[in-house]
Amino acid sequence: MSLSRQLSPSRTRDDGRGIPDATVARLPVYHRVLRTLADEGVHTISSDHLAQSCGVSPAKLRKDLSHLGSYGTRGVGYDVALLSYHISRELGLSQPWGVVIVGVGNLGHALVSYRGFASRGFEIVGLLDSHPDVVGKRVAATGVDLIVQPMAQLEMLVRESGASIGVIATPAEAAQKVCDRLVDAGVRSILNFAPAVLVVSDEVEIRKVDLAVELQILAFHEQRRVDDSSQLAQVMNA
Amino acid sequence: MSLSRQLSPSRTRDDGRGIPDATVARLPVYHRVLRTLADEGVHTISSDHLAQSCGVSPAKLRKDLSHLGSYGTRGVGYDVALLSYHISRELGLSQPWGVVIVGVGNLGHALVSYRGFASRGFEIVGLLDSHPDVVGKRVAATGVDLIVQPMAQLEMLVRESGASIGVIATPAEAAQKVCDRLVDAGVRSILNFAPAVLVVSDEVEIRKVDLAVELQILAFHEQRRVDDSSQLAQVMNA
DNA sequence: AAGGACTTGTGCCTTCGTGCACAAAGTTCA
DNA sequence: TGAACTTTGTGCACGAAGGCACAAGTCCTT
Repeated sequence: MSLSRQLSPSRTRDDGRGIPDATVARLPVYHRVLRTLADEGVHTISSDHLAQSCGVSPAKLRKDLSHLGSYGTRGVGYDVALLSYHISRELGLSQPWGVVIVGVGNLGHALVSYRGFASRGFEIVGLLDSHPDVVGKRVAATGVDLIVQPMAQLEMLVRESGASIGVIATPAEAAQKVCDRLVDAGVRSILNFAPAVLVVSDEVEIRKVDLAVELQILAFHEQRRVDDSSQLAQVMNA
Repeated sequence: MSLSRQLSPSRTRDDGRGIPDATVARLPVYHRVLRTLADEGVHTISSDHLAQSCGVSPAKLRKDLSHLGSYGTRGVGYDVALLSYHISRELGLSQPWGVVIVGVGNLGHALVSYRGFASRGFEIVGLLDSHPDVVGKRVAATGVDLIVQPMAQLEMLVRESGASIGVIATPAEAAQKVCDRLVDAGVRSILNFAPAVLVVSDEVEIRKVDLAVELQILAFHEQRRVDDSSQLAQVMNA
């Protein structure tokens, strides 16, 4: 896509540097499980065993890991610490990322108090909200406490903190405007919790988490299930 | 997979009844956008326009909708109300689904106060927590208030309410045990927010939402971006 | 030192998802 | 009525992802 990727086919691992998206999406899981294993004192693990702990097939796990390089030992398995290090390095977890959260309602609070951030190199560097009742409040994050800033501070906050990731936890109506301001301020990675489709330029990456969507997917399969069993009952009564 | 699907190739739409997973995952978005359009008084919309509002390509949208049947009119477009109805019907949104939420911390609170549930046929029928400070508290949901029940009530609550979907918003350590109890009580669809890999039997469907995973995926691409630009700078200095 | 047991890394094949392009069908206007 | 224009539905081709199976490499035992 970008200019520089075309003119530099020189990266060491994974010839030409293309890790499939599906693999990238699983690496964080492998990483988390490996750290848990390390805490438990496990030093070496086979792909079969690790795959089971991660809920994937062994073949898929091995193929995923092969994209990072050859960090396993045939006949033995993977060194937990080594593999964990290389995954975190590949994911960019070895350097800290500044995160700005916009919208400090219930969800925003939940995000701030989520313990999985700091340990993975994410640092919340700013909280923003538009509601006067919330602005100025002190919120306990992991490590330091933060004070909710008014929306007018957005651009300055992003610029001064050098934040690179923006999280949108506002109502749907406000999401697009917040998104535009984040992008204008220089943010190129956005995690959107608002149930709205955001339009951005190609250079910005957006990931979306929608609670209602997940529930509706579950409902679809649940309905299929009850349809099936009622049909089955009909057949058996016939 | 299941017995009944094999013996009933008689469903009307989508010969043999197989809607691709990728399509199912997008239907909720189409549905939400269509309802917004209906509220704005739009009666008819073309696939091009709807696709743009949903952030997908027109071809993909049309193919997705074709799995439900032919509900568009050539030369005109889709009737917003009709299409919205058929999608909601396919997703099982026309009948109410009972939802039990386990873990009423910050995230649990955010879920309860989320307004997107009731309007899509999801009704929160129970809140559970293990912490004595939380049990017994009244939490304002959409419509009715709910009182947080102790974990011991789980089985009874699921059975009496007939809840079909369970949401796990507990710490990771408790997730597997909660999951097992939900399944034992008869729940077959689970939405898991805890950062843990849950093992269940094949007949149970689990969907997972992991905030840290999403951030790490963003970090990966963000890192690739800065790698590229620093390499580009090197090339330009040479 | 050699053979057997074990485990990784990968080539091949199948399946799934996406995009293009066009025929079929409907509408509007003269 | 008929011709020009619009839009859906879909056949086809291509690329991404997943799974199988095995060669290559490592350790252990005798």
